Amino acid sequence: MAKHTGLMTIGQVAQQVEVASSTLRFYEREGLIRPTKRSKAGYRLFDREALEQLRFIRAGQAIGFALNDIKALLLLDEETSCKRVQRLIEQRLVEIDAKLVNLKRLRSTLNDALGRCRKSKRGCAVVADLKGMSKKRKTLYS
Amino acid sequence: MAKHTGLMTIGQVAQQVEVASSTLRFYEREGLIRPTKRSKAGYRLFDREALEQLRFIRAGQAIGFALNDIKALLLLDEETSCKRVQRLIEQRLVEIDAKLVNLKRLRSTLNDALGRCRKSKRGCAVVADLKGMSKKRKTLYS
DNA sequence: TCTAACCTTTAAGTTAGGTTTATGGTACGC
DNA sequence: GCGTACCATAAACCTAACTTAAAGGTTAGA
Ligand SMILES: [Zn+2]
Ligand SMILES: [Zn+2]
Ligand SMILES: [Zn+2]
Ligand SMILES: [Zn+2]
Repeated sequence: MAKHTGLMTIGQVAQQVEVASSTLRFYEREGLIRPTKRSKAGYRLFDREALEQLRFIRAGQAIGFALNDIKALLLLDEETSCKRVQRLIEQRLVEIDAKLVNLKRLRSTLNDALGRCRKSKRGCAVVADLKGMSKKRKTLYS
Repeated sequence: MAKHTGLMTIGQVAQQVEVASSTLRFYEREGLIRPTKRSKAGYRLFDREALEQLRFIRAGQAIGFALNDIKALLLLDEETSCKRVQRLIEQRLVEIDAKLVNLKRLRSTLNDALGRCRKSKRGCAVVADLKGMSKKRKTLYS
């Protein structure tokens, strides 16, 4: 189909960028892409630039931007918008650092718990702890 | 209300454990808690054990368990289930480590991008890169 | 010409962990 | 007896990024 125009159907595009056709329709609904034209039968037809745009989108996602951020980036002019890009990246960095702190704390808490769980001989010390230090603590003596 | 039975209404419990009443109803729907009884008018009435159970739930969440995991933990007997607890914790650790790896990679990618963005003098190098190295690269020469 | 593999649309479902809204009954102090 | 604060239910809504379903039209190949 459309061999001579160089245009591709949604499925062909989907295959090229390794994304589901439904995702492409979703991106269109969200205003991230737009087919060059429609065939007589209503099929979406994309040109090669759509591939680049989609790779841009996926690259943006890969480095952690939300689709909304990417939509903003797509509207930017390379010449005029470094400030905006920097602000976006800085925001993402702050979020990421916060997540890292939380995850690391979480990791060490869980790791401690695992250690206690492994050492506990009569009854699970972790469950016991969670169920409240405030109780009978039969796990400690007899 | 219920002063002599030692039972508390949902709002009192909510206040004690610092959680919204709607959350408690949600937990009940999800099978995580159950009121001791209902008042004649249909009000949920909880005893003090509910407070402990809720603190268990929040403690579990705080160390990164999903409500489903916590539900499983609640059904466990302290005496018989260390293996299960260990498996749960180990799974969580694997997930957390994977997330940490991703986040760290992401962080350094974004940080590099930020550096390039700051250094780029004519046009945003980051947007240019995302828009495809494969192109005219007018950002490099002239 | 048949059939499989495309494509179209609108609408609803998925994930987690709740919150909000609408509508109406209850409890308590004054 | 009233006002205010509390409680009940069912259902819808929230975020993010999609996926799936239902119902049907199109195209390519043998
Ligand atoms: Zn254990
Ligand atoms: Zn820049
Ligand atoms: Zn849910
Ligand atoms: Zn059909």
